[in-house]
Amino acid sequence: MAASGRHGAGVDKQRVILDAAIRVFARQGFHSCRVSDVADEAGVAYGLVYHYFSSKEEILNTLFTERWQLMLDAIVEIDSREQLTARDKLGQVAGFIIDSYRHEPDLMKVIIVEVTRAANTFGRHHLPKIREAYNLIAGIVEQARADGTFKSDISAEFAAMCFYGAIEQLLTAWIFDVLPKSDDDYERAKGLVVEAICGGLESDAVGAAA
Amino acid sequence: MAASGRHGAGVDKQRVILDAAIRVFARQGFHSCRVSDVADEAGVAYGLVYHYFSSKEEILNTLFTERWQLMLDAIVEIDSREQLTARDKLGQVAGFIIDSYRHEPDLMKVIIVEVTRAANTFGRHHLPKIREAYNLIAGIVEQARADGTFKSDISAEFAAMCFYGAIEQLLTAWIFDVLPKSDDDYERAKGLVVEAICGGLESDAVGAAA
Amino acid sequence: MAASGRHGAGVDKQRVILDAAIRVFARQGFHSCRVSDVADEAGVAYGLVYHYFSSKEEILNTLFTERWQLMLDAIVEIDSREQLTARDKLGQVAGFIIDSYRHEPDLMKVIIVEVTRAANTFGRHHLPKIREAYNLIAGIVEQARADGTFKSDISAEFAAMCFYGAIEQLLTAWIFDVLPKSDDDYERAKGLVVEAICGGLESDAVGAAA
Amino acid sequence: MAASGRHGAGVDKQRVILDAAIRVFARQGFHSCRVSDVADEAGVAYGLVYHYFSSKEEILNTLFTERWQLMLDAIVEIDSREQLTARDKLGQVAGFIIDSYRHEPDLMKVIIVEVTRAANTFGRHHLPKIREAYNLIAGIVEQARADGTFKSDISAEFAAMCFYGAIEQLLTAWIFDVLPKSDDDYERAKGLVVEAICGGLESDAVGAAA
DNA sequence: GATGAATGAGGTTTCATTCAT
DNA sequence: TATGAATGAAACCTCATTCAT
Repeated sequence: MAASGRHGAGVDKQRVILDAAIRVFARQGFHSCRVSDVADEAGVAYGLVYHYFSSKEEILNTLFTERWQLMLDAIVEIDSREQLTARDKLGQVAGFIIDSYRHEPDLMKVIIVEVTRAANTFGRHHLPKIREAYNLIAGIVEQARADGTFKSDISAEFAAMCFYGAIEQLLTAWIFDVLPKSDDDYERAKGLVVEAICGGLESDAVGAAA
Repeated sequence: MAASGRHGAGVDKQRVILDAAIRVFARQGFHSCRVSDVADEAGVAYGLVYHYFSSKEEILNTLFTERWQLMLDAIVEIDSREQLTARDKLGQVAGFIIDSYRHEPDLMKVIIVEVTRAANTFGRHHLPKIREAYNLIAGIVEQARADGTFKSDISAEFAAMCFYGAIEQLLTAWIFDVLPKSDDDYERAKGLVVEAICGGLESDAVGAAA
Repeated sequence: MAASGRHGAGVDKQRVILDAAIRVFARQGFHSCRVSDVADEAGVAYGLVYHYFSSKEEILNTLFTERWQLMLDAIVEIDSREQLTARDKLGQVAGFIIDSYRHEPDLMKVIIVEVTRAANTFGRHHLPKIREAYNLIAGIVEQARADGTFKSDISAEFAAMCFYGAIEQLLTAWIFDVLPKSDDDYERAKGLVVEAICGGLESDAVGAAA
Repeated sequence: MAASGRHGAGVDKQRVILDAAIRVFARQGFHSCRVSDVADEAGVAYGLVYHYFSSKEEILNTLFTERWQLMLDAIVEIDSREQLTARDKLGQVAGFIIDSYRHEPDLMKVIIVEVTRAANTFGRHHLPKIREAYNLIAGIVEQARADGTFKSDISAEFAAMCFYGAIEQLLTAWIFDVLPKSDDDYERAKGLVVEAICGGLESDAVGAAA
């Protein structure tokens, strides 16, 4: 029943370390911070970090894996709602990701900046997991191509890239203060990103004529 | 007539170092490589790197600045062709970037992976220059919104993010072998990315009906 | 009862490093030695030096500050003995400094050669602390000028320089084997330096006649 | 007739470099400056320094040797004036050294700070030359001891140390702005340093009584 | 004489990781 | 569990010196 450890009221030190790592990685960057910075932020001894994690990188891996799986599960769940159109499904996916950033901006910043956008270094290891997301999105598109609602000349994989790329860029823009981020901006963005990618930037008249 | 430097046949060592750095950074990543790796690859002595560059980071900065400016210039030039529609202009921009990757994949990999997608660390310093690109693209969109060809409910800045994000994700997918990259793929991508973003993923029937 | 640290028999590694540094600095000079020389001499790992000191210079600073303060305290104490004449006080000061050299020649060599006689570089930082010594000595002289035992045409500050300069030169001469250094030499020097500075080099007949 | 080189008006580059070195060594310290700093200050190319001097250290050696010999010659000359008393001779020596500092403070700063007060490192090499000065001064004292004007219980070598130490400390105090340095201060110092060392700090009444 | 590009050894410092208690 | 002292492998950068022109 208790959280963990042998005391009922014991704080879960592993969790404390992970949460501290989120703040430190977001603030200083994974490379530029020391393990001792994380330990200090967590208020635990230096060596305890190594009691729970085999390396600094494993902390990052844990943060990523934990969170990314939530997203994959969410996408799977969204995709399973049969009554939804592809556009609606993509809208839900966009909404989930944007809400994730709203509620845990530090964690999402770490995941995006240090993992998904850093595929060259650590990200490389997570590429398979990252691809799963691409594939799930592609799956949604594929169905829409099959039922004729999405253009067939744009492959599902290609479409998934455009969609995911747009969203990640959006988050990146928020992370680095390139776009405004009021509650309203977040809410509006959910609809607009889908409108932009599914409906296109061109106004309907033009689109229809083309 | 002479190439450069004080010898008629003299090679420009600074250029040699920069080109070596492109290969090394692309192969090992900026962080994971040592300055001596660059020197070795260039076939010059260790210290010569520091004769031309004040630090390892300055090499990266130089590579980025050089190349990014070419892109900014290209976008400005494309935008100045008055007879082109916004979709055509965006198509040219996408084409320029995709061709850049085709012809210099290592350099573009370095720029994207180590700078634009790493805004947290080095990229931070280049954010203003990166933003210039966003703004130029937004400028193209803005005109189309003004003349009614682009939807007015999607702001130009937001649209620019979607467009740029889609292209960068495309390149990232190529860089990490997530999407196929034959000559044909590159050529087709030029048109498709614009079709996806401007025309939307939805087939015209759906779009018109919406 | 325990020596220090967490083990009953534990050696204080910081002290071990400081003592090793004294020997290495004295032998090779601060500039010409490497941090690894100090670590080797102390029998500890390279990095442990940086666990206790932020830089090589901080080791020197610590050695100086520790020791110099002892001297300042001693001078203050000597000056407080009201029954002593100025000459006696200066004699005690000279005695303290000479004994310091006798008992810890390496440490005093380091302090003199690398700090007080190197005011241009590191010493600069310690100038205020060095000046304190000058001022304390000047204070002793000042009292003697006030009560008429010391000449009033020689300012206390000027006199302090002559006195301190003579002693430091004496130590320097010992350090570089310019003067002999038997136990007898040390003991005699204590009286002679005061005799030379307070009483003058000239024999009393001449002094009285002048 | 011309200074040097093949042009009548040719500047002596070696001299230019030496003079530049004086300024740079005085300003930055011998250790903390680079050979290129000297070349820049002299307005000559990097490599030219090595055309005239075999190493950075040789520049310092040259500066020291040149100047120190002038002093040795001066002391010899002063000592040869048979009509002078020991006190007068020492006064002339003090005057020569103090004037040297007045007229060429940078050069004297370099010699004192980087050579005579740094005997551990470079100075070591010049110790024999430095000792010559001690010995010449000791010679003056020795004569005075022989004729009874100087106390016999203070050895000439010991006395020379006190005298030289006092003067060098005086110069050091000026160098590091510990004592005031108006024209008046310099002039007065010439007499006072001799009065202090030869006559003693104690007022005549005390001295005579002792 | 004059230039400055080229060399490369070496030192300081950092920090992830281990381990004794 | 928990601590933090101890380890030691890198890596960046400096800069005296050389040398081709």
